[in-house]
Amino acid sequence: MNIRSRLRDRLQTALEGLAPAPDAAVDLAGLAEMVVPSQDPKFGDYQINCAMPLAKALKRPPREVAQELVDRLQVDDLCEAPTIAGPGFINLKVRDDRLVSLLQTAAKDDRLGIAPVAHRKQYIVDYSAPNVAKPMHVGHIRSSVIGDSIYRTLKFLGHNVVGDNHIGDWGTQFGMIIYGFKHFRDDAAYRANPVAELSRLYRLVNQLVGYFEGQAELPKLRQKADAAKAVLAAAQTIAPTGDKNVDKKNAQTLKKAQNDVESSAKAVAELQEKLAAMDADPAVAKLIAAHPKIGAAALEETAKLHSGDEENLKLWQEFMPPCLEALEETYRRLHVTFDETLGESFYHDRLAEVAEDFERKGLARESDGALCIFLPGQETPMLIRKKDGAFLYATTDLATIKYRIERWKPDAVLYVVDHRQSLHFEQLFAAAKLAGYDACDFRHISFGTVLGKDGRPYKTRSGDTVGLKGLLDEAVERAATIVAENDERNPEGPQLSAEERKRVAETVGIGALKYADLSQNRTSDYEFSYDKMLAMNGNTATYMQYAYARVRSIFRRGGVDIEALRAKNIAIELNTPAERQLAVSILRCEEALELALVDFRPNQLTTYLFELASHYSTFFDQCPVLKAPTPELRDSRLMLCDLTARTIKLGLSLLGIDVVEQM
RNA sequence: GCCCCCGUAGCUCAACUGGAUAGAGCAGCCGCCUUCUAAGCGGCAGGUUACAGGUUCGAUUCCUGUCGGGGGUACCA
Repeated sequence: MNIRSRLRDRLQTALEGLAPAPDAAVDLAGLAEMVVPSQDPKFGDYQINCAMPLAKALKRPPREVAQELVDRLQVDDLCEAPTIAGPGFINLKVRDDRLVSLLQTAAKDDRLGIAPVAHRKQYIVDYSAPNVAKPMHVGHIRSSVIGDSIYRTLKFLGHNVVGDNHIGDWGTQFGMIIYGFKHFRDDAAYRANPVAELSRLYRLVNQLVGYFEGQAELPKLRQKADAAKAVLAAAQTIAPTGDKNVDKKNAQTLKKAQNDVESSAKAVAELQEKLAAMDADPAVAKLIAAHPKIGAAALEETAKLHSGDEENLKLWQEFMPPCLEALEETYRRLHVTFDETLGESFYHDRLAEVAEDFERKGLARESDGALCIFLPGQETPMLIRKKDGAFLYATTDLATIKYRIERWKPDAVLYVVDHRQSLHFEQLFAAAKLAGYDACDFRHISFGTVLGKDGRPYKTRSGDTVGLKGLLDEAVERAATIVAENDERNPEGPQLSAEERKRVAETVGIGALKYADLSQNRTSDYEFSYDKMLAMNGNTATYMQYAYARVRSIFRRGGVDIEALRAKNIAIELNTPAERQLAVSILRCEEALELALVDFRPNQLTTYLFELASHYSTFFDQCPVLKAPTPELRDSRLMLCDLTARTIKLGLSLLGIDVVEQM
């Protein structure tokens, strides 16, 4: 049961009785939300913060309002007598006998007493969305892992959820692969491992296309660099005027000009270096000479595919199954699942209709030959058809919205996509609204970039993006080392077989990787580090898995019959701060899940689990379980252990992370 | 140019959306294994929340400005 929400209900009732004048701008529902866990145990378990803002609205002294609220608040069945502190904080301490009865209820319930929501909604969660032709890389972890966790949490709380992987299986990258397949393929390699060969072909063609694009770009960059130099030279001739404001402006201009010169020179140098490196490689240079029009040719292959060219379509159909299987393999390893995998190709024959529909309704018009949706307050329009007649990803996204609304009638669609696409989604949602899809709550669940130690997007030493598979292997390998070391160190000698160690390493390694991502506030960029990820302490999956394994160890050693224990109405004793703290922590799980969904931030859940595991560690240290002074206390503590383990297991499962019995 | 995001302890990050003394982990220092897993526990130290104003009982959070960083911005996704 959710103590916090129950307290909110009680507060709501108390607030209604204290109704202000009807014209006063008081948001009762908002005030009733202001029940939060106390920061400091000395203030009790929960605090109510709404007396101060309410006092302002009522133009009365805050402590007086607090007192009146306390008088009206019916909580004596849940809490000890409320107290008022400071400017008007109302502090609440949950009665120990209530904690005990709630724990007993949780013990007997396979959902730990967490009820499904009263009003279930239909959600669609759009996450992962890799490009089929390109191998998944570090950038795909966040979307996959965050989306999967949101999906699991919504579902656990009783909502209807569709997890949809909107894969990129129809874009320009397929033109590149087809071109590569037609000109550069290694048949033996393709037969042996089609995905690896296709991936090689993609990288090769992409590299060659990049060469020519770079060549075209270079003069422009040089021009920009020259222009920057000219601006700088001009700025340097400006003499001080004596006017403070003017001089400050001039100094600013100068600094900016210096920066521009520096960055544009760097861009030129980097590009030159890249092109020179390719020129210097005889094999590459030969291909460059032989395929001068590769960029246009690759686009042509894409266009042919889209217009139903038999040969290209056949190739596409041949390529897709192994590509999809490769994705599946990664998802299996990550424990990420979907209900649907409806990629771009699924929508391709609906695009023309969508574009025409917008045009017919007067929501889109042609501009410079392209069909555009002009949006209120937006400088740049959203293009839904190119001047060559081809469609864009905005078109696909609109078609996807139409399809989803018609098929699932969702209350909300969540797009778990990185923050760089925020403008796109702003436009997309505005366009959807124009089209009349305004009953649905579209949300861009954006997230930051994964950075390397240098603060730049995470890359290998050679500058390539890091493949996801290698990342997983590395995490598991490092976990294996730690698992082995730890097992060897055991005073009673190693406990795990080679097979068990391997399984533990997989669970710990993958868990660490996912947790590192989920424990971060999703909106911020974060620095990727194996060392931090697999740290043996701190807010990591390992720490929680360890806490879980320690509980299980107690049950193993004690030969405890868990089912019998759960069925008994154990009189849980909460006589030490460690035990009481742990009890309160266990009972906060539902609140944590609720909080994690307010803004769809799984890090709220990880924070909770860390607190729970910390409180357990303290308890574990201070309260002997198997050697408790009395049989009653032993049972009581076993109960707390079991509830802790189940809560950790549940919480981690909603993050998509497993536990191990021994580590 | 315009738009969006960010700046918190030496480092990596939190902070329940305006609440009490801004919290963790790492790194540093001091303690704790003949007792259920020391991948642990207890403690110390570390801060002008980039800067300057403003709003109010109260600001890391809201507003304005400044500095610094990142991202986006008409036919890629």
